[in-house]
Formats: sequence, structure tokens, C-alpha cells
Amino acid sequence: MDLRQLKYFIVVAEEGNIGRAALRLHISQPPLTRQIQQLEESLGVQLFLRTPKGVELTEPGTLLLEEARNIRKLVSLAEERTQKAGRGELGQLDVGIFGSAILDTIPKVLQAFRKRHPDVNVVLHTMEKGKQIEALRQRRITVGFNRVLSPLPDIISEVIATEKLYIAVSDQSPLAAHKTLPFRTLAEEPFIAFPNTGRPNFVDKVFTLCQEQGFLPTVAQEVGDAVTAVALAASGFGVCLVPASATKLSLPGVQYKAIHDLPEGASVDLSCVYLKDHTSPILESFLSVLRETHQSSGVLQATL
Amino acid sequence: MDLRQLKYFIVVAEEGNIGRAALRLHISQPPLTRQIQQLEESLGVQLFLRTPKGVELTEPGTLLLEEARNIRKLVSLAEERTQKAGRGELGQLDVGIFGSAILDTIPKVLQAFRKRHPDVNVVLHTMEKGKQIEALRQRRITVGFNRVLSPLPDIISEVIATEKLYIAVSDQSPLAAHKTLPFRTLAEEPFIAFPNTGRPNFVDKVFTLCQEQGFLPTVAQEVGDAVTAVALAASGFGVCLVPASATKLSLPGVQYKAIHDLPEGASVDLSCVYLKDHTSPILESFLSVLRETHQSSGVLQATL
DNA sequence: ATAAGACCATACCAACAAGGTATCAGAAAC
DNA sequence: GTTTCTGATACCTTGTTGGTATGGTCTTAT
Repeated sequence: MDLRQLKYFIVVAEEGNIGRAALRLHISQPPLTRQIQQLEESLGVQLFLRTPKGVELTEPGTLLLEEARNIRKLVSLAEERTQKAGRGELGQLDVGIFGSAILDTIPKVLQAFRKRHPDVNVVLHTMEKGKQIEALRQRRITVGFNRVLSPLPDIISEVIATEKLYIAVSDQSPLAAHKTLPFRTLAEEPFIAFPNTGRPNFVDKVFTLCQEQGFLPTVAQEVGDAVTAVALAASGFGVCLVPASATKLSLPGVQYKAIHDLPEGASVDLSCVYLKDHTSPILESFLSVLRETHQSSGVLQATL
Repeated sequence: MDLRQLKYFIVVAEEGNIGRAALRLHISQPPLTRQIQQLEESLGVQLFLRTPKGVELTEPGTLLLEEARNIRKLVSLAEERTQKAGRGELGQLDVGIFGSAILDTIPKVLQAFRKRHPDVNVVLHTMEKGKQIEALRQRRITVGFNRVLSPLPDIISEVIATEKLYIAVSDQSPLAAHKTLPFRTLAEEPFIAFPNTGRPNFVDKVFTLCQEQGFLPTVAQEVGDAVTAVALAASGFGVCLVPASATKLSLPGVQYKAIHDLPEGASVDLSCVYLKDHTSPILESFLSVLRETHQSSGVLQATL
């Protein structure tokens, strides 16, 4: 049995006439007759009754007609789906993210991607930087989102947003009266540091910055994630430094202050990481959406 | 895309190595390589990554593998089912029956048939003789069961059972005292005639018999079916003559009496009818079961 | 009744595609 | 560095598909 034979069979069954079917198939009648004979022979079943007016399906033929249509439908569906998958429009994309990445950037990208490729199932996996690298190498995720990253030979890291830094203060603090604050505020107030995993990380970067400005903040508290840090700042434990995207997080009692004398390089990158020798068409299409979103929205950087 | 290519694709995917796959497929490696290349080309999608150790499915390849397996399963299922249908082991058999035929013969045959061919869906249609012929010609039924039938050029009628006749009497009647009765009982008792459709029919046959014996029964009541006739006999309206199989019908107050001087030819046939130029393999297998059942059970005739 | 038309089946030929053998090219393992 | 895997390529042989011409049978029209 052969897909071509099935195609021929269906047309012959539909036309009830081998000659007309041959016309519709753009072949001549004798080869078509032969293909039908071969199909019947290979199955050992008579599929058509030969009448003076043409041919007529037998009972087994009627059954096969139904099955043949199903088969052809399934085949063309398989072709379509495979091609879609080849263009990165169908399948699954496993994305590694970290806690506060969900606040602004990632949702925008994901939204744009889902809109463009509705048949790709995006699965988010929350894991810290080190785990992301491991998961990438084991192919458990296809792409990850990260902040500070030391370069690795087998992994590409692409900066998709550079975010300015803001100071989170309690609205009960005297600092709340100012519209903006100087960078040195960090030297004078108790400092809430985060995260405490995945070195080198955001807090390391901050400390380096402060050192360049000639001071070191006094760490009042070390916490795991941005949400906890902001919550502590809101209740007056001290101040903390957050990337622009985290200012989307409005907790009661917190205010975010821009820094008017922000030093050169006092910003933090959001990067996406993926394997250098990846082969996923889905990742390709994800990256292209990512780059477009990133370009069109300098928004991501300017966003308060 | 081709069923052979799909088969090759599956084996290559399973082996992860074109050479080994070729071995398993009993072909040499170069044609297999080419088939895979052609499949990829026709889809416009890379299905395998070539690694130094062999080949490895890409994402679209993984998807296609699943689909390809489904397709092949569906194809082999279609082959099996078509062949089964060709042997009359799968499909639907529409059977025309008349009321009292269900009492004994038909259930036995159907039971035997279902056991032998469990995948054939037997659909019973109750209709009287004339309608059966019409339905046969219109292919609404494939086979019918009947009693007295005048021969028709396009229809074959096969006697499957010859049943002796019994007299049904009320247990309140003085006749109930006798173990058997003479045929002339019919001349003396009010007679309940059935059926009243589909001439020539059972009651015509009975009247001919009586005439041969030199009398005519006094018709007290004319009814449509055997069940009604027996019910009337039970409640003392008169007697009626029934085929052996109807004695399986035990209604309260009825007794069936054998006829000790049953005239030659005083029996009634149960026949099955079907189109002379039928082409149904299912009917063929039904008929062979029918003939076996009929032979093995002279029972059907001897049955009280 | 005979001829014409419509259908499928058969015979034979040409073109193409599938499979085989020999061999190449590149990467990994010794 | 050589051997040994791997898949890719070149070229040939054979089988299969499709085309043309024609036969055989049944229906239909004259």
C-alpha cells in the first residue's frame, strides 16, 4: 500500500469511473487501472465492482475509503506541523527565569512571542543563574534570562535591556520628601542587599560601583530576592537599590527614587542566554521577537 | 512524502545511525541516506543533525517521528480492517425479520454468527415479506427471513428449516385433556387465522392444506401476528395452527398439541432470502454459518 | 439487428526513481 | 599519525510508473 495508490483510490471512488478519475489526476486511464488492480492485489481484497457504467465500491472498499481519507488527512497534517516546527512556529520552548525578571521585561517579550507564534507552548522554569546554565547544557531549558554573567565558551549571552538603578525607600523615611536622591545615600543609610545566590550577581555589581565612588554600604540585611528586599525597604529597614523593572512592583509604603548623580556604568543588564550550538528553530524565532521587542522599546530602558 | 520514506525515517530515528538503520532495513547505506535527504528536501525541514557518532533528531524531527508512527499505525490498521471486511469479518449486516421469527431460529443463528464474527454489527429490521423484497433491492437490508415465498428472478430463497405444525389450545378447553389431536380438530373449532399481510402467506398455506383434507376452518378471528393469535387461543377464542418454533412462546393458559395424523406436506418452511447478484462477503460468511447451524441442528426441525 | 459509444483491461515502450557498489571526506579514538 | 568510525557522493543496474495503442464487453441508438 502506497500513499499514491490511496490518493488514486480515493479519486476513483469519488468519480465512480476510472477514466474520469484519470482525467482529474492528470494521468491516463491505463496506469490508473493498473494501480487500482495492484492495490486490490496487495490487499487481497476486491475494492471495486466493475459495472458497465464504471466502477462501484464494494463493502471493504467503502471501509477503506474512509480510512484512506483519514490517512491522507493525517499525512498532510504531519507535513504542515513539521514545517511549522521547522520555522519555529510550533512546539515547546522551555525558558529559565529568575524571580524579579517576571516583573516587566519577560512578560512583554512573552506576550509578543505568543501573539506571533500561538502554537508554541512556552514553559517557564524559575531557577537561579547557575542552575540555568546547567539546565541549558542538559537541554532542560532552551533559553534563560539572567543579570550579571561571566562569559562561558559554550554559551551565548545577549544583552536585551540595560536598566538604570533606583533607590527604594519607605514613605515614612525623611528621604521620601526628595524627588531624587544622590548616589551617596547608600553610604548613609542601612542597606538591604540581594540576591544571595549565583555569584557573581547583582549585589556584587552594586558593591563594585560603591567602591568606585569611595564608600561601602552598611549591609543591614541580606535577602534572596527583590520582592523581599523591597518589602523590607517599605517597612523602614533601610534602603535598597533596584533595577528599573523592579519599580513596577508597587508594595504599600514603598517609593522609588531616581538617582540624579548616577555614575557612569551604574546600570544593570538583563541578558538572555542560550547554547552556542543550539539548533532550535523555536529559539531562533524567539530571539528574533526578543530583538525586535528590545529595539522598538528603548521603552524597556527608559521605563520608570 | 512517502510511506517508505516514513518507514525509513522511523528506523533511522530509532537507531540514531544511518548505517545501522540500513542494516535493519536490509538495504545499503547510500540509498537510505538519499531517502532521508529527499524527505528533508521535500518538507524543506532539517530532520536530523549529523553528528560524528551518527544522526540525532532535531525538534521538527521529533515531532515528525510521533506523527509518522501514528500514520503507519493507521495504515496497517486500515489494511487489516479492509482485509477483515473482505473476508466478511467486519462491517454491518442488515437483516430483515418478521415478528415470530425471533422466537427460535433467528436467535440461534445470530448467536452463532456473532460468536464467529464478533466485529460484524448485526442490525435487525422488522418488516413483512413484501417490504423485505423491496428493502433487499434497495440494499437497505442484505438478507431477510421469511416463510412462504413465491419465486422471484433476482432473489434467491434458501430453506433453512422445515417446521411441523402444532395446534395451540386453551388449557380450559376440553381439547387440553388429549396429548395429541387429529388434524380435523381445525374443522370443528373456531379458527384464529394469521398473519393478515404479505400474501401468499402462512394462512393461505394452511387453508390449502385443509382444503386438501376436504374441509375449511371457520375463521373466528384474523390477526396480524403469531403472538396475538396464541394469546387469543390461550383465552379460549378458538384454536390456531402454529409452526414448531412458535411453541417456544409460553403464554399463560396455552397448550401446544402435536397432530398425530399430520398430512403429507403439512409443514411450513423458514427461508432466508437475498439478492442473486449480491457481493457482500459478510453475507457469504453469514450464509455459511446459517448452513452449518441448519445442518448441525436437525434440532430446528425436531424441536418440539 | 447492427453499429456506435463508453467503459475497463491488456500489451508494449519510454522515463524515472530506487537500490547496489565503490569511494570520498571529515571527525574521533587509538 | 594512523585507523576507524560516521554520512555523502558518483555511477551503474533494475524495477516501477506513466504513456500510447488496442482489445473486449456491455449498453444504447439507429
